[in-house]
Amino acid sequence: MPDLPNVEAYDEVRMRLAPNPNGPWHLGSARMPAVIGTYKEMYDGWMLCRFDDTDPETKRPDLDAYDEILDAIDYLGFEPDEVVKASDRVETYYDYARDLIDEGGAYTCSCSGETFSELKNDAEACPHREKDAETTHEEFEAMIDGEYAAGEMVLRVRTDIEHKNPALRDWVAFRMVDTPHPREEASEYRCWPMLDFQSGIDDHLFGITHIIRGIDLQDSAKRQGFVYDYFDWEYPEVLHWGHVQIDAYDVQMSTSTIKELVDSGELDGWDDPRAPTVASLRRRGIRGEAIVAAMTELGTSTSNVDLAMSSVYAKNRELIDDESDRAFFVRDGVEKTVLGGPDVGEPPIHPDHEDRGNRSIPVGGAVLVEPEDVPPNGKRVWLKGLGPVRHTRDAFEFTGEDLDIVREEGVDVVHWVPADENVPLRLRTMEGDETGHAEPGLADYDTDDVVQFERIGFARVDDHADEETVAYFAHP
RNA sequence: GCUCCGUUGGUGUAGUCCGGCCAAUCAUCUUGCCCUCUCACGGCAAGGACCAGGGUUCGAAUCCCUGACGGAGCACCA
Repeated sequence: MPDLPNVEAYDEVRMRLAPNPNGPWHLGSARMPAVIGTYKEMYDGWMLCRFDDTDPETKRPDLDAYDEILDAIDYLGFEPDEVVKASDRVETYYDYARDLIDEGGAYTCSCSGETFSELKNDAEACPHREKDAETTHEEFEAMIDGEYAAGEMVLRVRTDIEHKNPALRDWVAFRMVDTPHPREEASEYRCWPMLDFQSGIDDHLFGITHIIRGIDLQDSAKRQGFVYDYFDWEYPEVLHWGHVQIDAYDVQMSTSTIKELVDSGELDGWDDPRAPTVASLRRRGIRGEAIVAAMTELGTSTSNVDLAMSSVYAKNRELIDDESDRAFFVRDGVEKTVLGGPDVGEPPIHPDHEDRGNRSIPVGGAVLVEPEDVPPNGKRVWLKGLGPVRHTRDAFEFTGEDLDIVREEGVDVVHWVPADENVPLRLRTMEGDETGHAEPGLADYDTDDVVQFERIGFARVDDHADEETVAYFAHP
């Protein structure tokens, strides 16, 4: 990752994650802790996790999301030095608003949004702009006391009504919200700060030195700059990055879209393998580290980027290949009687580590192989770890030949499982479920263990139910 | 409409500030070969890019202008 700007000017690099707890994280959200957490490590800095939960209505917080997000950060391998919720800090925002009014930096306004918007677009002040501080104080206290309904009164920051960028003209700092906040502790507040005010105040109070945020907040620094000027504060260094899109997913990466699909049952949950979420990758056995590595490689450019899942897979494969045991899983098995040969197949647990020993798979007189692996009649195939067989009518006849037939005669090596003694398994993938049978030893793996199904790919063991074992496919 | 920002191979990225060492880095990807009782891992090789047009200059991916394309903001959302 590129160096952060102007690091020398600060004693310590202090950054913050500012998630909105309105749902579990999609993969795009993971970029924030991945990059900011990595910078924290690079500079031996400090990191705050601040839940920006100041909208009880439109972006209504989901009470479970607070912990789910902290859990996701932990899975990615980072730990915030401090965790706060903006909804616990409302009194602080009120205090700074009062100071701002004293400085002449804010006024209460009862224009409708529409009315004000028209005036603003013409660079014209509304009649409330010249209100004296005393009246503003009275009306702001009335806002705090909940004496107005939503839409009746706001507190605006007095910026520059003729600023050439209309986005910066006298923006709203506080508004009324009728809907109570879902958190018990914050449910009495009706006067809520807007993001630009809340975030601007907090960034200063927590001594944040470097802010990284999305291009959707490109104007925030300039907006907040007016408040910083009134208070004579220094604005932190700020970087903006573009949106991340991820190939390989049909589902749009947005909290609200995923929420709808989960609610309607089209997705089995936030960790459905088809969902572009942190929980989904986690259930598939993909390491948080792999996500972080792929995310940090994207850098922090302001243009929108496409993250290729193959990049995440490549990082993850690097992490797990050496330690993942090998196993056989036969999809849609075709049964073949085996005539002759050993009673037990003994493929290695890991081809690169003889010391880990071999698996022991009983043949039991018949095996299952995948339909595509059944050779034409009269042709041979090598059952991995067991030996060579010739397909004759409906049976596999053991031929006893040497391994050289694989090396020199191009006989294919295929995986197999006993027809009787095996583990029925459902492999959940992004393209849907695959059913089949795994070798008997798979029953001994615990939930969360990751194995490589030879010639198929890596998968995480999810659950051993009575009727079948469930595993989640990670990647080839 | 107003205001910002961006554009290097399929994807991401380095280089752009301080023009030449860039016929452009690294990773991923694709293909071929080698290794291999896996189509994994490993090894080798190949493929593929400076948005366009002008200008400045001995020399431009890098500087200037114009245009195209893409993105963002102008919310009592975050």
